[in-house]
Amino acid sequence: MSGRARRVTAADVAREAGVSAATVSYVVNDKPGQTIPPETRERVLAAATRLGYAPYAPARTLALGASNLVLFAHRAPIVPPTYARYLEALADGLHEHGLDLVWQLGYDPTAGARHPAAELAPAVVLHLTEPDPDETAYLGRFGAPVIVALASAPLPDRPSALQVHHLAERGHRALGYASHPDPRLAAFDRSRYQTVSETCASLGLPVPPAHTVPLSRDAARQAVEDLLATGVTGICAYNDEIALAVLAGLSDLAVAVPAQAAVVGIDDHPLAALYTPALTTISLDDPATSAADLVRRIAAARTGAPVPPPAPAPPARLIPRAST
Amino acid sequence: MSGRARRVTAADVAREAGVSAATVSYVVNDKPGQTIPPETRERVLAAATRLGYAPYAPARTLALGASNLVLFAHRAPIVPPTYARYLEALADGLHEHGLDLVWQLGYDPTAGARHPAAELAPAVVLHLTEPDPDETAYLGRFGAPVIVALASAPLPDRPSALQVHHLAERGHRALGYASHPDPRLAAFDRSRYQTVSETCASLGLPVPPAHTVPLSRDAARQAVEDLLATGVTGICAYNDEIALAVLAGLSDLAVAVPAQAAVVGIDDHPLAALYTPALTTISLDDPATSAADLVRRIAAARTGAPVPPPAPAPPARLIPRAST
DNA sequence: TGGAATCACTTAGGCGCTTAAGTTACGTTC
DNA sequence: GAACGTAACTTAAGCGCCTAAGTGATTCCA
Repeated sequence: MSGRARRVTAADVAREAGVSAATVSYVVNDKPGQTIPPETRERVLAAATRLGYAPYAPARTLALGASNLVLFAHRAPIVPPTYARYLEALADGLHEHGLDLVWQLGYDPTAGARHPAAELAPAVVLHLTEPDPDETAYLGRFGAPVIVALASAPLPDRPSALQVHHLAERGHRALGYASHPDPRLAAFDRSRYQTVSETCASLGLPVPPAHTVPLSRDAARQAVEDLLATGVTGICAYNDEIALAVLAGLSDLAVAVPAQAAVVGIDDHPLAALYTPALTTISLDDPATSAADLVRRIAAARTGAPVPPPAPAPPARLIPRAST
Repeated sequence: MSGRARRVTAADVAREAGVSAATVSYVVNDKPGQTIPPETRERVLAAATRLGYAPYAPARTLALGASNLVLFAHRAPIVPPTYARYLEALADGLHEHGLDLVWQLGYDPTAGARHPAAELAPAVVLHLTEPDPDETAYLGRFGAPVIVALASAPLPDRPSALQVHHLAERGHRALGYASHPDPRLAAFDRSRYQTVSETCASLGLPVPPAHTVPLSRDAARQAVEDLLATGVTGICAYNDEIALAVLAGLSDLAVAVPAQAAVVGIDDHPLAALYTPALTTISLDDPATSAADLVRRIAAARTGAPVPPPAPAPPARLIPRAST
């Protein structure tokens, strides 16, 4: 397949089938209101397959004024497996509306004006969280409605609050917080720490110290040692990955879990259940349900209607296991 | 931002700046060979910013005959974190060539002809492995050169072969293989098992039994029990995730690791080092290096030149840890 | 049996952008 | 001062697709 090959156009198919390009378009798109005898239809379709015709999307988009793309705008090239299930359900749901979900890798909202990402001309832009000013400007350039995927749950339902309540019930009074090292997650991290703090305050517990816990084993041990030095016995981690780093640190420090120290994660990461000791964690909304809700909102947004508000998120759920 | 807003076109900018649309195009694209006095240039640029103009990609693509998109065609919506680093490096490298990396989520090569994915009109399609017939047909519809990302290493360098050699050196003679349950990975899985088999044969070891190991803790215990019942003491896992499931199973069966059974993964998954016992694994090529090589090939392919062969992959590396 | 309705198409823009090929107005050159 | 070159633009065609508005044939109904 040389790059030189001229693309097969509707005109080629038309010539091959002995009709006009308009007829090809009508047949290919199953245009309602057009009367096309089955015989002609067959002839066109056969010619199309014979030539390997596929409509050229940019031309189609130009003519129609809108593409069928939904752009998932997310900076980090990796999401927790929880989101993977979510994205999968989302993609399937969107397909039923003739939409196609696409993830732009490695985008940088601070890059210059002539950003190649504009290439996408999406119908709808999806952002995980409320975008900050930089990102708002960037996403605005697409000229498509921006939908924020994550509903923010009311405070008492927040996963981090559940962590605190659970540890408190287990008798821990001195809690600590383990932060994620990736700066791209800083906004999420701060918000979770704040929830932990506020919940501690509401229960009359001391202000929880926070430490960044790197994902390398040695560095994690050091960070955990520092955290324990503050007298902490219950640790709320940013998510399951960080919680596992904490567990590794505790193991290397020969601290008994959960007897001497307890750890709670967030995400219900599949690997977290496989650890020894298995990690207690908080499971967020069911991916399939929230994906369905998002599909509904996206489909509505595409019609130009105002984006409907998200359905209230189901409450987060505690999954108690051996680490607490 | 209502969906009704008419898009700002080059003609609008032209009117605002008192020039023709052609001039706008020349200015915006910095067309060489055009003499445009700085004053006019400023005027056009100012008008463009004032109106919030951004060229409409589909029209541009249509006129130029090519987009700047590189489509990452991969069915599963999740890749190991190793690939995440790879994709990140890849996206950055492509940006320097004015290309944009995009991952189409939830694509299904067996779906009907009118697949919305055609919407992308990529310049180059990237596939992890040699596509099977279904996929070849599907990818061909894009009319773009298909590049296979992964170089197939010569047999003795393959990661699975390293697993076998390592376990054999540690004195294990009865080896087993732990398969991944996801059918979308079946092709990879078979190929790894075959390498394990062949390497065992070349070392005079018995044919290794294979068992699928689910990622849920209970099911994993059962699968590991079955595997051990065959007399196996060394286990090669499809990847680190599966290896961790095996470790969980061994822990629940109270089998001492590495004294009674040893496990080796593949991928150098960051979480695998955090497990207790830490997982021995095989690290694949350095993401940054192989990404750079791929960028080179993609850039070449876009010019229409034949796709250059991949640079030979650096050999996989054993990372010995506590599980063997 | 003639006018209307229907069938089975075709013609001809237009979507927004790029770019080869003009066009006009100045300076130069000899 | 006629011929020429260059600067600074503009005109117009074309990328491939969609679709409103035709256009001949048939068929239908009174």
